[in-house]
Amino acid sequence: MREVLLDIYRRLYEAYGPQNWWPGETQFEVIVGAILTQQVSWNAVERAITALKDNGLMQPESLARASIERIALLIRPTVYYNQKAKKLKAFLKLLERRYQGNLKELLTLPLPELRAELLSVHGIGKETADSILLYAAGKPSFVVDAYTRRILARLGLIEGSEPYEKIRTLFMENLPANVQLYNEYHALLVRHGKERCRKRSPRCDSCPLEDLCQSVR
DNA sequence: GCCCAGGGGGCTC
DNA sequence: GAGCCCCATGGG
Repeated sequence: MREVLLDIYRRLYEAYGPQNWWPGETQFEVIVGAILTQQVSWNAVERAITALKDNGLMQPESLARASIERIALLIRPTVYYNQKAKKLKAFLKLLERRYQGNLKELLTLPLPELRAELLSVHGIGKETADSILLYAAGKPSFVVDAYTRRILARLGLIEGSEPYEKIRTLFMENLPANVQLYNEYHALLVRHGKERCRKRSPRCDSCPLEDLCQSVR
């Protein structure tokens, strides 16, 4: 399995090059983006992030003072805007109550402690927690998303419906705990998924993983 | 008009 | 755990 996972990584890297993730200027912006991108295209998230910035709300202090209604209005392109406004507030509440608003203090916790702390927040599930761990805190926590499942399933490496933790463990037990590798690997899977391995319209012509794929259409 | 996009919570069994 | 529903915009 180790060699297969590394082979996939090399092929994707060769095909697409470095992805320079996560798109975001600050750690806080990465966290906000991780919550807003749940089940939504990144294009919509970008508009919401721009709106928050234009209104001076891309800092924990100012966002904590804004009303849920105002936040919801600004992040409307991200679909579940009322839910996500609450989720942002839930994270800010944790930050304020347990870390006095000190984001650095939270993000420098050891990986297992930080993951548990993030998972305790309403609206932060496993994928969002791992995205924050990897891309905001710089810790080697592999991120599993819908593209990861679909691509690995089409390669015949997994069934597809396995629990999140099982797939995360598959990567983490077979790859070195390297932040840059995890960063690039997940970003490449998303790039490949968006561009070549979508749900309805897989473009299998000259796909970098073509000869590994079990479900060529 | 339909499908789907870088999920998560809450509920039932 | 597995299997449902809910959330509720915008682009292809």
